[in-house]
Amino acid sequence: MITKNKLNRKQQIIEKATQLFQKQGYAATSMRDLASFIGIEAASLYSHIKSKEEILQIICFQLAEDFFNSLQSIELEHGGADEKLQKAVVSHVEVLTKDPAASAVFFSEWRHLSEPYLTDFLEMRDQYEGRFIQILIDGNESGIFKTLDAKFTVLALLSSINWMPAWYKPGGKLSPKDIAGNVTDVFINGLRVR
Amino acid sequence: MITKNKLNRKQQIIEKATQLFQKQGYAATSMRDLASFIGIEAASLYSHIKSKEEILQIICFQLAEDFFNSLQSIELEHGGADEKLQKAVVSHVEVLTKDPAASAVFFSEWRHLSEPYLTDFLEMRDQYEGRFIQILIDGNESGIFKTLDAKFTVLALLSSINWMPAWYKPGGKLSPKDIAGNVTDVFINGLRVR
DNA sequence: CCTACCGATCGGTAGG
DNA sequence: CCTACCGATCGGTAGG
Repeated sequence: MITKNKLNRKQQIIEKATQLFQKQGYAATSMRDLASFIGIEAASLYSHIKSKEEILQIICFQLAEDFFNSLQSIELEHGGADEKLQKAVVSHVEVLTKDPAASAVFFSEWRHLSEPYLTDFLEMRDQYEGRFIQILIDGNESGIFKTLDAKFTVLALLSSINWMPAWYKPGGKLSPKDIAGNVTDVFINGLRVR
Repeated sequence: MITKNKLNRKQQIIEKATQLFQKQGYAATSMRDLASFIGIEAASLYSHIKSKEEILQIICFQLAEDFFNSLQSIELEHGGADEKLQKAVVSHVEVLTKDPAASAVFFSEWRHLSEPYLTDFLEMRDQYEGRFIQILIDGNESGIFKTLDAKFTVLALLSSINWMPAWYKPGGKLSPKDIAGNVTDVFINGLRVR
């Protein structure tokens, strides 16, 4: 079936592009690089995609959707802010580690999106961060946490996790749950022995 | 004096380049962009610098030196691992906030360095991280900390701080000391009230 | 999916 | 520091 092959090819283009964008950056990756990596001519790419930027858009917005979906289920659950934070981080890390290359592109190449995609992207990011901030504020109000600056703390928390795709190896000794466990334990309980 | 003007111009080129590299990325910034931003022709840049990459090298290695120097003094001091960590983070944040644009370039554009600079750069980074890891290990051995995985924790710690230049505004409400205080307090004592 | 090709732009040099 | 220019490469299109 032509349609199916086309879909597979498109998927393949996006996957290879993701790898190259991660390794070399979006701007430094040429369509000829990508094409030769796949084994076709550069011009042939345009039978499957509209433009170079469309590839970046697909990578970024697909992952944004994954992040949002992973939060959705948690927020309906009951439990203290510490539990909620723990679960939110686990979900976040699970999305992150499912496709580390795509995550790396997501976090460091989004600025090459043109308008209106760029604005949309930043709005989604703010919304997502806002949900984490709300968890910390709730924890503060219920007396579980002592956050001085919820936004600052969330940015520090997410940054420490989001850097992971840069070095995470899928076959490593740490599972997503281990990673999330380590990170949230440090953030919630701290390093100090008591 | 010709020499002095030349030095100033070179400094100006590096500063403007730093801004553009941060905003658009190294690969997406052309020498013509840079030149017109300064108010000269692209060809004239080459009276002051050898190549586009030389600018990146200067930015990256200058900052690497600053980071190393800032650690130097601390390691000689006495005090517990918690104190040492606190001080190391303050120094780190001070370097970071002294030139946020250069820091942002340092952390996200180094991969465009060619060999042998790339290898040198990564070795320096590993050494620097190694010193933080040693502080955590010392803290573990002296019973102050309970780090499960010192390397993992250091990467999380540094990542959470290093993301700052992306949003830090020099005139903001938080001073470098405040920032370092917030971060180390979270990492050492955790968010949980006790 | 290919060949052939487009206009634009790239980093950089020669020569003054 | 400029004008003039180089070869290479860019993203993308036409037409089959």
